[in-house]
Amino acid sequence: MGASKSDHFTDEQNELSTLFKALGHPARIAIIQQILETKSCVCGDLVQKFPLSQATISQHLKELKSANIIQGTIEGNSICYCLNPETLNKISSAISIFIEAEKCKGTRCC
Amino acid sequence: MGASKSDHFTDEQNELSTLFKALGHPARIAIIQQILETKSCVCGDLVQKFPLSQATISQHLKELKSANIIQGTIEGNSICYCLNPETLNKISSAISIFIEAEKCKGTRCC
DNA sequence: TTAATATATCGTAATATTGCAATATTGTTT
DNA sequence: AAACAATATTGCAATATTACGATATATTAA
Repeated sequence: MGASKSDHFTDEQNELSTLFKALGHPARIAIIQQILETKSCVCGDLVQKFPLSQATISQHLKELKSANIIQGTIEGNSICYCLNPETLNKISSAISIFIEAEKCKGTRCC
Repeated sequence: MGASKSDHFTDEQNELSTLFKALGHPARIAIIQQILETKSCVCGDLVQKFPLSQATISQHLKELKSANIIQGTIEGNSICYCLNPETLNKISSAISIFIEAEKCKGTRCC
């Protein structure tokens, strides 16, 4: 059968891959960069910046939000999104662990 | 229409998201961890370790390889995979840039 | 060369993601 | 209240991913 997430993996593996997957779309990278670039946390400016519909952008925001990569707070009748440093740190340290482990490997074949 | 990668994004955005996407599956995280854990670079041991068919694992390895996250060298009649530190560093610094940019933001709303 | 072992690829079915128009919701203003 | 603005959700159609059996390819051993 097809593409089922599977529970054959550890919680850590599932959590990590969920984070990476959320970052695995150019629009979502672009959204993150845009949020970082603008001094004030952007919201619907994104719709004007990118060649995507409002519905599509809202969906991408939702995915980033549910992965805890961004968080939004209501401001007037628009919503203000920021990055969540905690989650970024989580990702960062996972990669660091990979890098360290690779360095410490005695036997190398490639 | 549906899910098309789109060329509305910068090369950087596309490259980055491709890397993250490659990490966006628990099996591929598990494979990376397994490669790091075993002293000698593993190969088909993965097939025994995980509840996935040989074809499926080979496919996941291919994706990691084409994203340059791992590299394999032929050793006897098996193949030995290692992580590619360069690519890991690329990912790491991208995340670091996000973290730094977030820190430097004067105006915060959440 | 033949048999055995290890990995890759093909074909296909199941499932997930992406994108958008239309619509609903939520908050603001008048 | 009604009208407006911003964001979210729903319902699809198009496309991509995932998984695996079957088969192909490559290297080693006999």
